[in-house]
Amino acid sequence: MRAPTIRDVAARAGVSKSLVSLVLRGSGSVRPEKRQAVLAAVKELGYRPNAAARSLSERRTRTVGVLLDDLRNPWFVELLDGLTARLRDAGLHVLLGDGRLDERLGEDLTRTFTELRVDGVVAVGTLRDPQALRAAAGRVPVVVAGAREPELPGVDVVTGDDELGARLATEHLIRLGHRRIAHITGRGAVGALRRRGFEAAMRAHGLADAALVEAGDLTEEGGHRAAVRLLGREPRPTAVFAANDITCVGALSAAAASGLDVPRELSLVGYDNTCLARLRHLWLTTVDPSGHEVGLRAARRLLDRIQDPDRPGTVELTRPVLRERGTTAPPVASR
Amino acid sequence: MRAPTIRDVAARAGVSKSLVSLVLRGSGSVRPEKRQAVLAAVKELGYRPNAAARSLSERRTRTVGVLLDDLRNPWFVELLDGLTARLRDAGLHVLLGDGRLDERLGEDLTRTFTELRVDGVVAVGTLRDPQALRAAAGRVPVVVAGAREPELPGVDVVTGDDELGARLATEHLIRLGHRRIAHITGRGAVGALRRRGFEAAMRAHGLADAALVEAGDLTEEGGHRAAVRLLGREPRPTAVFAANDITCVGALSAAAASGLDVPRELSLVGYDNTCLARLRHLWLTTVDPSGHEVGLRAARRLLDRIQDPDRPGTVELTRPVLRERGTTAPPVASR
DNA sequence: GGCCGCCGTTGGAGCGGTCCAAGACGACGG
DNA sequence: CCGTCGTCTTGGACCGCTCCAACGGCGGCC
Repeated sequence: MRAPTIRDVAARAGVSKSLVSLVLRGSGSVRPEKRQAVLAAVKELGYRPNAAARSLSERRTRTVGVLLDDLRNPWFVELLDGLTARLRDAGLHVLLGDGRLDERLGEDLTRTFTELRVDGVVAVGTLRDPQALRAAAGRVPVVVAGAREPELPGVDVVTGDDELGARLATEHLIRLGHRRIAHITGRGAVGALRRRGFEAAMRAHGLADAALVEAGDLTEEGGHRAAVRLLGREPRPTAVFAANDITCVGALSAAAASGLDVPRELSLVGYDNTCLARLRHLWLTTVDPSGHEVGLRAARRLLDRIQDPDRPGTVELTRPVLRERGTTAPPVASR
Repeated sequence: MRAPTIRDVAARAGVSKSLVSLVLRGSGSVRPEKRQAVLAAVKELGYRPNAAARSLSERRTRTVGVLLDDLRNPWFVELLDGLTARLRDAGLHVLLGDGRLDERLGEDLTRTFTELRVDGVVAVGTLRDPQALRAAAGRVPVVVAGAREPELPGVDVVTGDDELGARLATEHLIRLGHRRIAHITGRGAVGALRRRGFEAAMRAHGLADAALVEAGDLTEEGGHRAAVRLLGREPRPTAVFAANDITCVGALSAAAASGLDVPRELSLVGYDNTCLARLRHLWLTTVDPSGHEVGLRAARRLLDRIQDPDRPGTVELTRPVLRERGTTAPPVASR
């Protein structure tokens, strides 16, 4: 029992397949009674157009591929929300792919996407293998969302202003009265920008000498270890700005292990405003990169680029917002 | 500049398109020098077969659709890992779809999948709208993973043994010396089974009268509120088994708000062994439904069903394992 | 030498849609 | 009464691939 085709519908409705095609694509110049007959036949047969046949003929798929770096790290959820909402409005389907699940780390996935002839690709987050994206960029519109790399000709970048976000976080701590402030770093271009924002804010307040930096790797484990090293320094910092929420949670557990009360004895700020930060039991003060907005704008950029593939690449930054929650307070001494 | 087709490759290599097709599909009966010529032409042109054309002709897509209920709740990550690993080995691609992102809650997505003519569908988790799945089940092999519903003819179900898992959790608490134990419920068939396991364990140890049940909704908020209600009872329970990790985290924050020390004054057990439970700062004792295993088996079931679509539906349960972490201990009194 | 069978290769018929040029048909003006 | 026009409708070419029947050439056998 094979799936019905457009010919089956045509036969059932007593019209030609061309007419069925016209009805299904909403042409106005079809006599109402024939339209009804076609729609009835579609319903009776449970007809669904074959996407492969359609896209073969139309030479477009009405589908965009979204390349995620890692499903486990949930910062991208908001972004995805905005992205898919806007793309769906434009009549495009979204296919999700997780680069990390693939052993060949994304290469295979961009390959799948190019074989599927998706109309566009959105790379979400910092990919492990930018090489694959480079290859795709020549063939299909590509937008990078929530990351700064790779910067390629003809590729748009939409992401939060990480340097500004880091400055907001650091200035929040300074305003509370902290002086000796540490930063646990991230990785890649985004990590560099957040660090730069931290250092700029410290310098601007004459605190360059009080700034500590410890290397992290965007994992809980890395955050924990970095925090342990920081808390062993003398004098120890009274506040830590971590490169992301997961790192911050690692620092939180290190503080607890040292018997320090957060936020009384140690203030912590994360980044990303993930669902982790919003858990009451963690309740992290964090920087919200307004992911929804990033997603919406990335979608718009992609749609523009599908219209006009030869536009030069752009970089668009959204304004992050500080979310004050429970992990920051004035330092003990200055109370 | 259009993407090269198989004819372009054939012309470049000086052979027919049929020969190119043979080479690409790994036929043995091609003379080596021609094979080399074809592969060279493929490389030079950067040729990628058009998936739409191929699947139209082959009448299969080598693609399965995975229907997720909600990307935000991360319990499915392990499952997905196992699932995709096995399907990829079988030469199948995986397309992810998030039912919740779609306003029409999954209906649209199964529709997309049927239009794409995916070779199979895996529904992961308890879907909001089982009706859509019912429609799909008639046309394409369907496997439900990590949920018990809907039970449909010709649909396989693979999931953890929730009743056993709940019993493991409850017996762990009883073994520690707890008597007055509460359960915060989940929803749907899975919720009912976890509750049943809890009640069965309590009854089996003569503690039916000491069992408390409070309604949750699988969210942090719901867990928090349910825990507040439980902690207000007199005498209050010394241990709580929550229907999932997120609920458990809600209960944890309620305990903290009441000034109760976990695990000294209140033991907590979650379910799912999500990344939340593994955060040092939460470090929840929880039930691990062995999601990886569930994913592997679901993949196997789907492959079987693609082979033989008319097999009767099966239900396969994996054995969950208790993960003892930091939120359980003997009750204060019995120390 | 002619016939057979095999190997390697090829042209062409689909797969199920879209799209376009052309056809059918009724109305209307001359 | 016939030509023309506009409205609806239709057949067929085409999208890029797979698959199958058939073909040329060649060595072996009678």
